[in-house]
Amino acid sequence: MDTKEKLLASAEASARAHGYDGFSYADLAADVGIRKASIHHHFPKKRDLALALIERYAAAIAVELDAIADRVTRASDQLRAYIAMYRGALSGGSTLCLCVAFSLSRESVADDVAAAIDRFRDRSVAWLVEVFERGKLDGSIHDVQAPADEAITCLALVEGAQLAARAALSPDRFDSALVLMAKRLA
Amino acid sequence: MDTKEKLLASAEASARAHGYDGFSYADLAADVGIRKASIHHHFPKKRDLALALIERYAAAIAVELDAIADRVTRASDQLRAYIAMYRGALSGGSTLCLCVAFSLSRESVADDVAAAIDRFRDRSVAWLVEVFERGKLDGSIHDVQAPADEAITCLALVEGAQLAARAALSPDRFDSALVLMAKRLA
DNA sequence: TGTGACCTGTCTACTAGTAGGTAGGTTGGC
DNA sequence: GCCAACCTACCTACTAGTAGACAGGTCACA
Repeated sequence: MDTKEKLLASAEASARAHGYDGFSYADLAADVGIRKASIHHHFPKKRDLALALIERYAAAIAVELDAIADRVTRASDQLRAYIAMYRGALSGGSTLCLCVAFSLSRESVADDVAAAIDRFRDRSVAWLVEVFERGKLDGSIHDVQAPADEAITCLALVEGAQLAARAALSPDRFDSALVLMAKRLA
Repeated sequence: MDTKEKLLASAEASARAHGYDGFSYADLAADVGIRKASIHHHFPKKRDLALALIERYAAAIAVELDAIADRVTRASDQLRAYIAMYRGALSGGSTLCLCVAFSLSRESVADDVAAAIDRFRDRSVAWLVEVFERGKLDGSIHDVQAPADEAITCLALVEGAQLAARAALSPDRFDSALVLMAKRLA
């Protein structure tokens, strides 16, 4: 793992725990083991780091979504895996998914970073629309309304559930908020 | 409006737009028209201000929830009013409800502030449980499952919807995320 | 009716610490 | 020779918070 990758990994962990404003070049430097000024060699401005972060994150999720589609075929299983992915991102209630963390810091992040977050959200919704469409056809998800509405609702729900879990520092809250959704999955 | 009240109002606006870490005594001083040091006379530490803020907020919402219960009697109408309240807090997508804003800054806020947020959430859920119970009985809310699950899901949904609206700086996202819920209301 | 003690609210001027960022120099490998 | 990667040393701007002074009002007591 080269320095750049180490920086990204450290920054992602901090950003998910403290938000965009909650980590500093000084923190990263201490964590990675180089001097603060050296980070500017890899990421001249903080927004460069943030952009790399969100793009790396989006790419990782895209890979994960593909993996889910490969691993299981039923729509209900895919949605279950999607929810488990968000659940896993909590790590005990202390971290959020990067998209949620950056959305909260909306005013601090640069426009291109915000645009990258929007694109990520759109892709997530598109993936979910497909899942709900198939769930409606194969009957593995109960009571499916318009897939487009279901997808947007589902994304808001998992993100809201992350928030609730974080506020209480307990992943149980995430599960509670998703009980009803889980019951719809055959 | 005395100075203390002006400070709270200004701080609330900033906190909802920028989060707990996103406003400073300097900002407040400029906004209210007194010197930075004078704020410390009213709120010695920032956590004192934060605590006053969340308690003022919780009290205001409690009043609003009572007003809703007085104004309309059908469970569906009450839930509609509840959702409208969260929708209204967006003010064009630039602000969040204080509870969401502070939840994101969880690591920065003091323990007593976090505890106050927890209490606020519990009270919101309790209010919603009652609404779903009555909605199940009078049939004004369709397909009501266990009211406790419905309430927690509903809170996560409106908070997640706020987040989505904020990320896109557009309140339309809030409405989209709540289309399915709205359709359940008679 | 003074007068001294005290309180509230505000001020100027300051502290120590941290933020992101920069200038310019030193390595070491291709 | 060149360049990526790193360094030391610094900058400006900002953070919460403190010290101490100064008004103006209130209140008790002689």
